[in-house]
Amino acid sequence: MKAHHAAATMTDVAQAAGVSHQTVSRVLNNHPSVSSATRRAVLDAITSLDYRRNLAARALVTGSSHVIGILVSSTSQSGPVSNLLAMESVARARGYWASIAGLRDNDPQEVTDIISHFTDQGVDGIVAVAQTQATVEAMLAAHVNVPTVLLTAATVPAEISSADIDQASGARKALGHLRELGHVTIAHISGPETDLHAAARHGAWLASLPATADPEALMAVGDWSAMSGYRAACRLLAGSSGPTAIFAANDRMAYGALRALSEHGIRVPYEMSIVGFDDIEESTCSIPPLTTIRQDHTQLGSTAMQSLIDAMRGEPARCVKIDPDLIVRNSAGAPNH
Amino acid sequence: MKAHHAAATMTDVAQAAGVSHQTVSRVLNNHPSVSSATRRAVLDAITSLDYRRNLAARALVTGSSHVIGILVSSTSQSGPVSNLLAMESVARARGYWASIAGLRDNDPQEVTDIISHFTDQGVDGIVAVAQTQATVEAMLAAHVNVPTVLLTAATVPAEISSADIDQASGARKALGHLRELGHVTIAHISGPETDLHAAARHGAWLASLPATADPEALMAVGDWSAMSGYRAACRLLAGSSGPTAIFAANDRMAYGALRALSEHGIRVPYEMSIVGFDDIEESTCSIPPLTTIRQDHTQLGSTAMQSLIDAMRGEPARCVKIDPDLIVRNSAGAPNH
DNA sequence: GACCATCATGTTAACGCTCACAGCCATAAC
DNA sequence: GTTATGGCTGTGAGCGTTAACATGATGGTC
Repeated sequence: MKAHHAAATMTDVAQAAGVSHQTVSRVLNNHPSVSSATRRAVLDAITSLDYRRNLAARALVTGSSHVIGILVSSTSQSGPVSNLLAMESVARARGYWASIAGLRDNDPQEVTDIISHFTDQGVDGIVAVAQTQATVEAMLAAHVNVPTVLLTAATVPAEISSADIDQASGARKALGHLRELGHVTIAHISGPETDLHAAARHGAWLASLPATADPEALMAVGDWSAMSGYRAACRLLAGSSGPTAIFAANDRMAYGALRALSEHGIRVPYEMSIVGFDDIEESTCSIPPLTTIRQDHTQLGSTAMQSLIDAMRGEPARCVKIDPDLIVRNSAGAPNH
Repeated sequence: MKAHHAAATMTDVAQAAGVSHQTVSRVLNNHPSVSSATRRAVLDAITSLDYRRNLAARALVTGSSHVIGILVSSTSQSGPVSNLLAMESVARARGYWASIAGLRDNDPQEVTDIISHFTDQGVDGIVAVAQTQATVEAMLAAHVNVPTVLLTAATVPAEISSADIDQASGARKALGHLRELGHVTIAHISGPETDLHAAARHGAWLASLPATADPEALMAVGDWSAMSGYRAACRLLAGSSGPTAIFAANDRMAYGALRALSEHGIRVPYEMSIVGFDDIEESTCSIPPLTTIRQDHTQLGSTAMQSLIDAMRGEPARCVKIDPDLIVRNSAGAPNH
């Protein structure tokens, strides 16, 4: 990696091109009234001096940095991550850069600190992935003076943009599929209670339950991990609720359930059907391949960033819900065949 | 989200505290020679005015922004992501903030552009995840005037820090485990050829092969995805090389192989053993649970960021190799039992 | 030919901060 | 009583850019 000389400044370029520094600034900012001859001279000087504009100086005087702050939760889940990269990609394609901060714990103070830093840094917009109600509330309470998009299942004031994958719709598709196959007693392995997505999926399951069913006996709570799904499935199997199908709140827990069933000698889908949620890459090759609900996190991230940039350009706030798709593979079939 | 008033400046704080702006600056920068009475007065003024330092102005005059640039490749792989979050976490704990950019394609120009931007932004250090030789070379060719850490399997000049998980060691552990179990003919499902990690794992496998074995017949190339592992395993099974074990270059492809074997009625580990690489979360609950090599990406990220911050403080460059662990589960056993 | 609009360019003043330097007041040393 | 020393504080300049205004040239209109 080669060393730099002292960086050239706008005045250096101006001198080299025989114009004033302001003309250089105009060229850089695509101001219309610059003659093409001058523009060319400036551009030449810029390349020959290897000039690069000082972003700090620009940010100081304009009060904006062309940076977008992205707040994510530091989970190991793959979804939020595809999100992140998709957002960064769209942002960069539109001329913005991404500053990120991950939420280590669910401390509202941490949210406030991060937002403050983003503000200090002069970000032009903020995207926050808010998986819990606590995070949403911390965001709403924070002093934010730039456009903001919340990636959350929670309902937010109309003046704030939000985007999310429609959890209830996805859960209904999963449950509808099982019901069409003939299942009546469907168990549920849910995610952690404070998670808004877990709550939405759980809610849809509860709503779909026949009046006679006992929700308590048909449900086990996990923490999104495969092992927690395994344990949840074992608990469900030990009970006497006798479900013919399981709706797992995510694919990982569905794998755990798959393993538990395999170890109990219960064949999927013949003696038990399973549907997951997420469609992570591995689900193409679980045994059997998993019927699931595809959440397109890349699309979500792109859409969210589009909303943010549009909001930064003055458009009104939007609330986007992306409808997830049912992906039919082999883990769900007619009951007891 | 509440609206801000015009932000207070250092001069406002100085006025409120009855001191000069320079004294305020000193308090903010923890300069020793400020009397405690003055310090307290300034601090009070700061809180009462809700003053926040303008980072752009500070960066303009100091030439550094307390930001670290992180360059990652936009893969859907989970590893790089845990990395990213771990790095950000360490950086923030040490008072730095993270700016990220994802590599969309393997265009060297993109690397150069991103590094230029980081430089323009006045980052104090750069971390780059370089999965291919092309990326490494683009990084080495770039004009970088701040400390840099490369997360790569490639060897880099001594003046540049690097960090990685020791791929050869991991692969040797996997292969050694199979050999100890009694396997002689071990097939390999490799990752994409341009990937440095894939190459290292493949190299270790090649080196461990008996002289009589035919590498061509014992190997199939995948692209890290589960489906590619499935297809690779099918190809291997169709051939006549008769391996008793498969070393998959990552866990996802191992899942694909697991599915292929299951569909061919070949029982794992009784008729075929499989070892993966990564230890992703799902591997606890594959059928059977996967024996694999654990790569601790979180540790890697933390270590890399530590190296960078130490380098920024003037310490010499380091080259860290983290030794991955063999995780024994149930997918590998003695041959044909 | 006088006038006004328009384009192209230059001049000056911020933006909010840190750095280098200068000044002041104590206390200690002779 | 003078001089040195060191702790605390203030003054002024300047970082590189954009914004606002001023200026000079050009061209069309009456």
